[in-house]
Amino acid sequence: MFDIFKKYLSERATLTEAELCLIHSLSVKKKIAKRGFILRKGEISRHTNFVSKGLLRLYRTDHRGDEYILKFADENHWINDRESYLTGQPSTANIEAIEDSEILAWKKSDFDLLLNKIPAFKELMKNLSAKLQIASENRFYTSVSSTAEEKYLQFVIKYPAIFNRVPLQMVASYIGVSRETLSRIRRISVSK
Amino acid sequence: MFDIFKKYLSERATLTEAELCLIHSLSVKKKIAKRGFILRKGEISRHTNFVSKGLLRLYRTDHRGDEYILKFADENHWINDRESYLTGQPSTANIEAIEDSEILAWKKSDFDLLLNKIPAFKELMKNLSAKLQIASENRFYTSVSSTAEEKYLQFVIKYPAIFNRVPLQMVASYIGVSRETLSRIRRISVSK
DNA sequence: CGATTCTTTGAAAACAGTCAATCTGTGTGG
DNA sequence: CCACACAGATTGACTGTTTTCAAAGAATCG
Repeated sequence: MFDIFKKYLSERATLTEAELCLIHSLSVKKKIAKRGFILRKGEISRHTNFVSKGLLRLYRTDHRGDEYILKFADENHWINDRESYLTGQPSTANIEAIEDSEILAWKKSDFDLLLNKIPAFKELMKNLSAKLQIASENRFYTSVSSTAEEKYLQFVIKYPAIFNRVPLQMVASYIGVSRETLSRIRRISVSK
Repeated sequence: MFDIFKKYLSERATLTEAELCLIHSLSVKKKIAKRGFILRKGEISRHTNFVSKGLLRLYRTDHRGDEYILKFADENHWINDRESYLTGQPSTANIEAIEDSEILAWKKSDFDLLLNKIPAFKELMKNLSAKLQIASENRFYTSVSSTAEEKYLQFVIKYPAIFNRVPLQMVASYIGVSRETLSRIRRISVSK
C-alpha cells in the first residue's frame, strides 16, 4: 500500500530514505468499501488523502438534492475538499468510494510538517497545486464554452481510465448534463 | 502608483523598508489605455501584474469568435494568464483594459526572486493562490448548478464594484449567457 | 449632433431537462 | 439454477429555457 505511494514519489521527486521514512511514519492507511465515505457534507476536511487503490468521487448536492461531481480520484491521485481543508470550515462536499479503495491519509498538521521539513516534497506539492489550479480554470471554461457533446467527447479522451470504470450517470454528473441527455448524445455520437 | 501597492502590502504583510524597496526596484509601471491589451492570444504571459488603477478583463474566444470572460481585475487585484505564465506556453487568453488603467508588472524571474528572498511576501502570495484556487472551484460549481438568474444575482451581490463599471454584455459573458438572455432575466428580476 | 456602442424586444428554432415507462445486465437468495 | 430485485441505461413525449437572428431603442462620446 505504501509501496504504490513510494513509487509515485520516486518518479516525481528525489528523497532520502530518512525522508521517505518520515513521510511513511506519519501516514495512516485506510480501506474504504464501495459506497463508503471519507468525508460528508458538514464535516471538516482534516486530511490530505492519497489514493493507492480504487476510485473515489467528490461531489456536492444542491438544494434540490441533485448531485454534481467535481472530481474523480483514482490510483496515484490526491483528494480532499480544499476549501474546507484550508479554511477549517465545514465542507460542502462529500467524498465517496466508487470502488473498494485504499488510501493513505495525513493529518493537516502532520502534512504541513512534512512540507516544511522536506523541501523536495514541498516542491512536488507546489507543482501539483499549480497544475490543479490550471485544470480548474480550464474546466470552468469548458463548462461554459462547450456543448454537451463536446464535453462528453473530451471526457472520454481525457479520462479513458475513469470513463471505463464509472456508470454513465456519473459521467453525466461530471460533465453537467442529465443522464437522459447523455444517453441521447451517445446515440448520436456513435452513429456519426 | 507604487503607493497604492505599498498600502496593499502593508495591510496584508509585515515587510521591512529594504524589502519594500527591493520589490519597488524590480517593478515596472505601465499605463494601459481603455481597449489596450497587456496580453494577446498566442503570446506568452511573462509578467505578474498588479492593478493599481482601472479595470481589466481576461477572456478567451472560442472557434466561433464568441468571448468568455474568465476574470475581472480592478484596483488591488492581480492578473495574468496563470497557465501560460507557469508553463511558458503561448496563452489562449487576452487581457484587455476596460478602463484607462495603471499596473505594476514584474518579470517572472524577478518575481520569483522576490518570493525567494522575502518569506513574508511568499506567504502572502501563497495565501492568495489558495484563495484563488477555492474561488475557481466554486465558480465551476456555480456554473453547472445555478440557473442564469441565480448566477446574475450572485454576481451583483458578490461584485457590486465590477457590476457598476462594466457594460451588461460583459456581465453576460462572465456568467455565461447571451446578452439577450441577461436582458430578459433582468426585466423579470426587477419586476419581482 | 452623428456615430458608435450598448441594450432591449420579438419570433422562431435549438437544446436540454423532466417525467414516466421500458429495457438490460448483474448479482443474490431461495 | 432459477426467479427476482436492483442498479443502470435507454426511449418517447412533453415542457421549459436559452440561443439565434433581426430589428429597433437608448445611451454615450467625441
